[in-house]
Amino acid sequence: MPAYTASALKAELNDKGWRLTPQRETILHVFQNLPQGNHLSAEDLHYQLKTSGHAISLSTIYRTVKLMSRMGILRELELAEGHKHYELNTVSPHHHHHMVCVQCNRTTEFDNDSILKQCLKQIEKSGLQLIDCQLTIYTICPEALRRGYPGLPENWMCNNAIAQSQPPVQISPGLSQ
Amino acid sequence: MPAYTASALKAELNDKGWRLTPQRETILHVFQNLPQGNHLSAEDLHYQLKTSGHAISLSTIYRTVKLMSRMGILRELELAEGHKHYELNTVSPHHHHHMVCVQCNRTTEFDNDSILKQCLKQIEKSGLQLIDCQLTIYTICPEALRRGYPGLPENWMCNNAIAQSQPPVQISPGLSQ
DNA sequence: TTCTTTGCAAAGGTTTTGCAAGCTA
DNA sequence: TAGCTTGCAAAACCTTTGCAAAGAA
Repeated sequence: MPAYTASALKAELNDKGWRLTPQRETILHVFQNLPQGNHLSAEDLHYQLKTSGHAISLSTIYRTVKLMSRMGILRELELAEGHKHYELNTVSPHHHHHMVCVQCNRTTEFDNDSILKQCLKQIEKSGLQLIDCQLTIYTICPEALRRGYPGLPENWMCNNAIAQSQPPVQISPGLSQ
Repeated sequence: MPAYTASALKAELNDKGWRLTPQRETILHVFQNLPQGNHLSAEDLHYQLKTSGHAISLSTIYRTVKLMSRMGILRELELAEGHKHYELNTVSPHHHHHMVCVQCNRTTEFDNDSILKQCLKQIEKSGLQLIDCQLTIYTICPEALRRGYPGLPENWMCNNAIAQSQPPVQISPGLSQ
């Protein structure tokens, strides 16, 4: 059962003078049906929609995820891969943080309630309103360290990376030439 | 007094078969003399060096900040402005986190020791090594909320933003057309 | 002397934008 | 019907890369 319905989206959009379109509804659905722990880039979303017969133009996708992030419906993740990823911004019980290997960019989620508590404390102190908080832990796979990171050959890749749950993403281009 | 000297940098570089160049030393100096709380983009750094008569090419700057980040000397910040910012990666006593207004991107630093503690706990649980941890709190200036964010005109800007310590950065392009 | 590093210019990848047509409220 | 939204193509933006010359060890 979706936490956030299309009609709630419509109400919220109309409230601002905006409109619910089939594209916006479709995009919301994709995120609601995304397995816990996944997050999509604009390109991922574009591809996934295209292959499922619901093609939406890339520009609309960019406009929509940006809009939904600003509305607080999506969460914009910067996971050091050179592009943003998006996921539903569920406050609880699925609020979580990320751990990223700086060598292979592999990402793992973790939960930690006390971080959210610290954020709320911090926010309260400033009299502001919390939209989201993201803790990113940068780490390095033990194997990469042992092999002499950061002096590794440019396309070397941890194969015993920090999580098996995510497919490996491309290694960021090396420093050497 | 710099926490990290040029000769320490040289030693560490040479250890990997790399070299200390005037450009690398100059860039280290800029970061060491940066007032606490500031962080520079590659472009900022390029401009600052150029105007102070130490011009270094943009590509060298990109290569250097990336190298130094991987070495753990700099900290790479993703503050939702569409490009990365860098600052010295001092572990203590200046380890800190950031609070960003999603409307105007103005950024404030804050300290919170318990966050670092939670990271260490998390890392230990996974048997990995901590390189850095960054908590980013996304918030919204009260004024922007009052005015109807996220439905604000595209170049509206909080003027009573969350911090005075940072010059306002450009607002990210609006959603409307 | 060897091999890394630099600077330049060009390319690459992601994201944004102008505009005419389409569609929601 | 008014005006927001879409799709397309082009542009903008940040970052990376190939290559020859310069420079560190």
